[in-house]
Amino acid sequence: MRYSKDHKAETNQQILQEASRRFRRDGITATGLQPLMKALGLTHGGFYAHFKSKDDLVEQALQTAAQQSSDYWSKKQEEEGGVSKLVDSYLSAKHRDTPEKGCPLPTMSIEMGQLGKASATTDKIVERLLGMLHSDHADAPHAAVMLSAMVGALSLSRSVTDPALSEQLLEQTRAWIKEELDSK
Amino acid sequence: MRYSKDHKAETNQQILQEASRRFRRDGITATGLQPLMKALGLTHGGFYAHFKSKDDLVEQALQTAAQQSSDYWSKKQEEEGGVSKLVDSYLSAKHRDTPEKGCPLPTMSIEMGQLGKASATTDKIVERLLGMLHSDHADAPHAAVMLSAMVGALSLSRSVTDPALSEQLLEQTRAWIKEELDSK
DNA sequence: GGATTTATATGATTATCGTCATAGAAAAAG
DNA sequence: CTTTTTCTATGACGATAATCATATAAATCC
Repeated sequence: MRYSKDHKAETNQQILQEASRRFRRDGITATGLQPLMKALGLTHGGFYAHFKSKDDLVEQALQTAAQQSSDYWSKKQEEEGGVSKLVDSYLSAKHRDTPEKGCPLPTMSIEMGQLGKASATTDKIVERLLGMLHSDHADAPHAAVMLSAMVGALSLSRSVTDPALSEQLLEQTRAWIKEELDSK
Repeated sequence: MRYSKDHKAETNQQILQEASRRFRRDGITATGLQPLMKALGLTHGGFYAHFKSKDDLVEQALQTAAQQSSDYWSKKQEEEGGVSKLVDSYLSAKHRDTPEKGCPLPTMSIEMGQLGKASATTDKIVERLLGMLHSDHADAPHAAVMLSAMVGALSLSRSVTDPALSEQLLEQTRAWIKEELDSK
């Protein structure tokens, strides 16, 4: 053992963390294992001591991102006792501009669906968010609409070249959800 | 000339068509030029007689998809004199299950954004759809929300593994937009 | 302290990527 | 019929992909 006993678990965590960031920022297919390992000061060959394949890494990285997002959302909700602050942060310019730290739905999940590697973890994330939106808005069949609008607005705001249009998509979606939440 | 005079324009169209389908179904990065050309009975080398690079093809394929979608939407709108039928078809199981023939926003545009190759063509598609939703609903600041919800619901419905959840996302979004359109 | 265990590195394999220079072959032009 | 033009094919380029067998080196165990 060149490094101390729990060094492997630590390295494992670092790979997972960096992969989860790159998958969200650049896409899964566009992320190579070689550059990923190099970014951590490791060599590509060592990868298979940690994961049995790239697909294995992808699934675990999605779970990592899901867990971190879930923790973050819970914190936001508790801070204010409501879901309004969560919506604000989801539909913020900051979230739009830092996909690598954000929700994995508009990035990883959608690509995994395209690749025919859809994961049940995606269902879990969707259901978690639906639950949060529902709890604040118990009578509404609009939770699914709110979530769809959030994911769509964020995705589109990242795809469009006109900054004003990008802002408009976020802003109007934010405003509508607030309306809905207040009218309960 | 091994083939007749306008054969090149024809081949060009075929490449564009097949590329635009594959980019939407499998993703841009995951689509190779070699398999693409082979699927048309051509060899990979001939590609560069038609396009100056893959990026060039990507942009043109997006424009092709945009044009075809726009034509289709116009037809749907005229059929009924409204936008309701368009929403139904956008949020249908058929559209969900045949991304290669569908709207390029949830597939190509979003990946191009990820790759830092965002195109003004995306803005055009967004504005075209916003315009259509607006014309039916002139007083609403909700056009951007409707469009976001449509793109988000379709994307999520393709990513989720549970068929019931997938259907629910489409159905509830469909229902809400109908409500909004009727309440104008 | 010597033997064993194990985390990482080296380097190779095979495949596929985007790109391009060149060749061939047939239609059009003379 | 010969020349020229132009569409497509051949085959190679260097890069990079994912994967894995083997080597190295240091921490733990006896």
